[in-house]
Amino acid sequence: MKPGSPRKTAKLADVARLARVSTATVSRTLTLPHKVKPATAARINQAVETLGYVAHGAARALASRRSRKVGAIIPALDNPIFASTVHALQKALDAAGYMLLVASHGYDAQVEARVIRALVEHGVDALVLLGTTHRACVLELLAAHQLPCVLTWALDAGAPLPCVGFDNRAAAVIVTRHVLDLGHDAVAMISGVTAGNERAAERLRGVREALAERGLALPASRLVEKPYTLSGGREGLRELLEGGARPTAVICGNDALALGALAECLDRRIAVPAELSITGFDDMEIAAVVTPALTTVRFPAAEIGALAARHLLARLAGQEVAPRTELQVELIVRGSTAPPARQN
Amino acid sequence: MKPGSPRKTAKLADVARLARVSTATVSRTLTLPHKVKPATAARINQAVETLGYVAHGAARALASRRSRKVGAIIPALDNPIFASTVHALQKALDAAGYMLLVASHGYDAQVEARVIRALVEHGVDALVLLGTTHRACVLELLAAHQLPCVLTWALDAGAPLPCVGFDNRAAAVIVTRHVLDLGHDAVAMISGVTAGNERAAERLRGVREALAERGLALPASRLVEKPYTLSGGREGLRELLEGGARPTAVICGNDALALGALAECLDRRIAVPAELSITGFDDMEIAAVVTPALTTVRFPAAEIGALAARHLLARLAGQEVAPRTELQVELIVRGSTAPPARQN
DNA sequence: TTGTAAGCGTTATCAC
DNA sequence: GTGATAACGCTTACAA
Repeated sequence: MKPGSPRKTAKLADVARLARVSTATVSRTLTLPHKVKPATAARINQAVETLGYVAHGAARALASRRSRKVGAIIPALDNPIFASTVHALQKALDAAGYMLLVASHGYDAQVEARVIRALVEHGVDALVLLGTTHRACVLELLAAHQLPCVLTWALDAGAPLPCVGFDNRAAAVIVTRHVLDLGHDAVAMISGVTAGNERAAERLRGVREALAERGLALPASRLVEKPYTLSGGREGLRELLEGGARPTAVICGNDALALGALAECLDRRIAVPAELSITGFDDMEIAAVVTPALTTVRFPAAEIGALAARHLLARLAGQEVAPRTELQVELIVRGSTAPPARQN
Repeated sequence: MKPGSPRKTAKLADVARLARVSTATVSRTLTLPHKVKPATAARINQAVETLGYVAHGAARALASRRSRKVGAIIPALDNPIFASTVHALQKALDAAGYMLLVASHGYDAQVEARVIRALVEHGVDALVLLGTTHRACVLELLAAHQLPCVLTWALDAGAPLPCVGFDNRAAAVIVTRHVLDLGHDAVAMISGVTAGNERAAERLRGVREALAERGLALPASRLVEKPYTLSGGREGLRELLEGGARPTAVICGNDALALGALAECLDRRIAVPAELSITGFDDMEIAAVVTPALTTVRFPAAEIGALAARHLLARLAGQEVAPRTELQVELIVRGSTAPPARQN
């Protein structure tokens, strides 16, 4: 038991000695101040101060069986929309005295399972996951450890765990109806990769449903799946144009795809939205400002993080909480127009 | 010692009992497999499997005096450029079996000090900070705990700690020279808030230096400081235009400011870059695609994260490492042009 | 190669 | 209000 060097920092016993009390009293002073006589507490705080005492989290966690750490696992921390969720989550946890352990899985279920296991080993008190689809072994692990867990960016009524999110399918229906109401009937979609990404799949489903309401369909020639990148959007648009069934409106699975598609239009001197309407999801303010052409749906990314934190903190405090929190999305109409044929 | 319920999960002793070995052997099998006879290891792994044993990180950390956790504190997790650094950091740490504890301080030194203390209490093995300016108490704390620490987005030769970053001042010089070489002499800057943000201050300094090289200055009428937001950029541009000393080129402290300025130009029907050149820092790919008008400097955000991880992992492994890693920035010329007067 | 056992620094249950 | 003290679950000399 030695590796990390023989410790030069003060421990609880040192504080106790200096303050002429037992370690029990010091511990109380630090965690339940009201249960200690003010005079004693003052003496102890003084000792803590002069020794520069810093509690040992691991020892504390071992004895108290709670680490005051929450784990979060996200598809990709460098996706700004998720970064926004993580940021809000961290701030809320910090305000309550909890630390955040983060990890990413890169849309790989196997990596997710491995990382969740690591998070459990590292002793988190609760877990924040993203989406509803997780390996069975993950749920077993959480059950075995009785770990409070909340699913974010998810809203599955049949989910085995509490959710905080919004309805991706409904959001897609809103966007699609908007486009259809403008008079478009040649609608195409550049979707995110739906395999292993239920959010992308739900958005695609919503588009299909809204089209079906008007007796329209989304044939293979009007659908491409691309990774959520700018180049994905460019390629997607290229393929749609070359596919023969040239659309008057393109619905993109997220804003990176939409901006990529827009960039491709600029290169090809296709006027947006006059000649081609482009809409997206995951509204990023930055995209909005520079592309007045882009109608989008804004997702409550930060709220998801804040509410996930609130949910878990409440449960950790032994309170009852709603198992499902549905947030609303907002359609932001910017430049979308009727299709060229009907214009004027 | 009971709060977190009386534990239903298997512990090391359970595995040992089932495998008919001592806890020491199980521990070895889990951490130093090569020091155990294969047959024994197999039996133990079998027991681990059937019991669904998951190690208890806190106990492990207490006994071994190392937590396999690294802490990082960042100004704002929702700034995409920092999110990129954190993402790379997390991936590199994960690959080495370390977890990442993240926190943000919102550009508040006091919050930073508090959070770093919390990170230390939570038992991180090493720390990643951002920038070179930190409270004295922070350095004392790190010294007292002998915590390996690396400063990112920093490159101070006189820094008391190892750095991984690039030269913000030099980057600003590059951009400014580029603008001057195009023939501009009416140059203005929309800087980030320099108070408490050395990176913003260095960029401003670099602009001033490059101007001075050509005998130019940056009078108060040509400088505004705004927070790193789109609306900051809009306001900044507005103030510069209303200030009387109308510039032909505006250098913005980061891309959010640049895009905000650009958006304001769009609203005012000011042609960019024909009438007004705008340049920025912190190149975000997304901005590049939608604004072919914007010349920027790309920062190696992800590399910083990856190298910070490599640095700390090496030190944790007892290796010697370079105390200073300087990365290069890249000027990306997109749409900048000569000032209107000289255009022909 | 494996076992024994002494911690690691706290917390929480009792007594007092 | 405060003090002893037995855990908490694991690692690692050291012994065998």
